Parts: sequence; structure tokens; C-alpha cells
Amino acid sequence: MADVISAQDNGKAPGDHPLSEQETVALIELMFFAYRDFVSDPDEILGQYGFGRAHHRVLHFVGRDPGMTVQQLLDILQITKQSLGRVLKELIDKDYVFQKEGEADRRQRLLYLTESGEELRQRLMGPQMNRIRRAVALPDGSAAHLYRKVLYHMVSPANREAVRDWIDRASLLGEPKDGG
Amino acid sequence: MADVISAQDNGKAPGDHPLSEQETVALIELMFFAYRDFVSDPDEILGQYGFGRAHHRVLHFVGRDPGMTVQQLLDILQITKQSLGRVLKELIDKDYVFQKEGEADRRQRLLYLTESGEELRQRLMGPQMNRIRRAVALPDGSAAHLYRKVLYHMVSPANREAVRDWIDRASLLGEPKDGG
DNA sequence: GAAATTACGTCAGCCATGTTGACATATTTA
DNA sequence: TAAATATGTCAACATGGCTGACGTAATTTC
Repeated sequence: MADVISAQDNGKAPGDHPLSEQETVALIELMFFAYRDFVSDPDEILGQYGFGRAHHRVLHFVGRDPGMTVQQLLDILQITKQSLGRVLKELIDKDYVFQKEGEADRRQRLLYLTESGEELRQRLMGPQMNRIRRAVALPDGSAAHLYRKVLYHMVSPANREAVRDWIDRASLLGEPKDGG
Repeated sequence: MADVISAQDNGKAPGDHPLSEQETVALIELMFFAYRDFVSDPDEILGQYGFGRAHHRVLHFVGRDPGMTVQQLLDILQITKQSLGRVLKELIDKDYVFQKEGEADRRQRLLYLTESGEELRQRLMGPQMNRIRRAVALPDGSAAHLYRKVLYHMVSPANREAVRDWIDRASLLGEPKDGG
């Protein structure tokens, strides 16, 4: 039986590529499933605070680099200042983030987390750290094999059977080009 | 100089965890950056068609398993039928997807891609396949080391310097608990 | 064969978070 | 002094999630 974790090239000829088409597609799909579950734990916590993913990102990066400028944050998040403004305002109003005028440049509003902000940030990070550590704590394997394993273990255990079923099933389908 | 690709544990004591806190946080952030860039290529193509990520997912999974039921698609995407209905209707109206009455169960509306649908799906998948293959085509390394390498190479080359700078800088900051 | 369940569609409205464009203000730099 | 920079804000719009409600056709169950 096909195994979502193993990386056998039982699909098309690899040509001069390191991975067969089927293997590569499986990794694309694992990227989707893994990311979906990766953000699911923080999402749930955020809901209790009336926040969303955008708030999480701000909390995380400000906590990582206290005193960063608004522009630096914009560069990292790659969103518009209007989008940032909305969530930043909420975080400031609810006292998770505060701003300080820059000393060297008084136009700047340097960003910091309050105690509550740092607490929440840690709370949000916990499940993701656990998930990463569990996923990475794996023996052996070559690059693709290992990457696949890691992504698979990023999926929530409750979803792994469904994901494994899908990947196995899809592998058997062999990338059909038409339907009907 | 710190290296975003190497996985030295120069941070806190790992305790009984396989990864230091800093290493784990770096992987969390790489997950964010990698996924952001991973979906950027298809996003751009989708824009030309007036579609979004939701359309991409439907195209992808229907193309992978032609003849799947609406319910199966919902189970994979884990969204509501109302959300799916919106994008599915557009894909059908614009002739990228069509439905066929189930033979065994005539309540079912089995999903298939049209020729245009399969073409678009392939076009969307191309850049992601390339990105995965480039990222996975790496020598050596243990699990965490390799996973980090892979995720780093999932980031667009144009963004790698910024991501590397961030990760390096953040590593030096050493997870401060307060700001102010 | 009637009743319940299933598969699907749809209408209406709400929310989060992205976008563009325009404009204001304070501060720093040239 | 003029120009550029850092930031904030208002308004409008798009995407894609969500809930709740309702309808229809087909299948399954009692």
C-alpha cells in the first residue's frame, strides 16, 4: 500500500528532475494541509480575544524585535499600511501593544508589546513550537523523503488519516488529464 | 555570522527538546515566509483570470480526482458548502469545471475539469512544482537542518536576503520578554 | 409506502483582512 | 526653505471565510 510518508518514485519518469511529478504534487498538497493545520491552534486562541491571524503576525514580529518601526513591520509582513493600521490600532486600544516616540527620529513610533501582549504571544506560539518539535523529531531520510515526513507530521493527528488517504488515493489516480 | 540555513543551537538550552527555542521559532517564521511565497506565483496567474486562491484549490483537487463528489471536496477543503458554492459556480459558469449526475446515486453532482480547467490547473501548478523541486534538491543534513534549508529555499530568491536578515537579526535578539 | 435522511443549491447577511487612492501632520534631510 | 520621510486616517471595494434558513430531488429506513 502506498505510504504518504515514504517517497518512492512510483509515478512518472523523473527525467532530469530530482522528484517525480507525483512526488512533487504530493509535497504541494502537504504544504497546503500542513499550513492549514499549523495555523489552526493559534486561530482558536485568537478567537477568544476577538483577534485574527493578522493580529497574531503583528504580535509575533513585534515581540521578536521590540522597538521596531512601523515601516520595518510593514516590510516584513508585506501588506499595506492601511491593512496594518487596522489591526495595530486594535492591539494598541486593547493594550497588547504600545508605541514610543523614536529618540533619534521623533517621527518614528517604535513598537513594543505590553505584558499582556507578550503573554498572548507566548500562548499563541506554544502549540506551534510543539508541533514543529514533534514534526522535526524524526530519524533518517533523504531530503525529499524527510521534508515529506516533516510536513506530514505538521498535519494535526486528527487529520492525518484523511490526508494520508487523500495522498494515497491521488497517487493511484496518476494525474489524469481529462475527466468526463 | 549567524546563518539562516544552518541550524546551530546557539540559543537557550534545549532541555529535553530536540530543538532550541530559537531554532524552533526560526522554523515557525520560515513556515510563514515560505508559504507566503509559495502561493505568490499562482496568485498572480489567478489574477489574470479574475480568480483567487479558493478557485485554485477547487481546480487543483478536482483535477487530482476527477469525478469526486461535492461532499468529498468539502471534506478536503474543510470549508462550508456556501463558501465552496460561490467559487464553484464561477468556475462552472466560466467553463473550467463541469458537473455530471452520479450514475449510482443521482443526487450527486460529480465534478470534472474541462480542457480549459486542466490547462489552467497545470499552469498554476508549474511554478509550485519548480519551487518544490529547487527547494528539495539539496544535499546532506539532519532533520531540522534540512527542513530549515528546504523552507528557506521555498522563499522567493528576491525575498531571501530580507528573510535571512530577519532571521539572523531575530536570533541575535534572543527572545526578549519585555519591551519598554 | 410514508418518513427520515442525504446531497446539493441558494439567498441573505456578517466578518476579517487584503487592496487602491487621497489627504494630513510632524519631522528630518537636502 | 523645500523636499522627502514616517506615520495616521478616511473612504470604498474585493475576496473568501462564516452562520442561519430554506428548498428540492433522490435515497434509505422503518
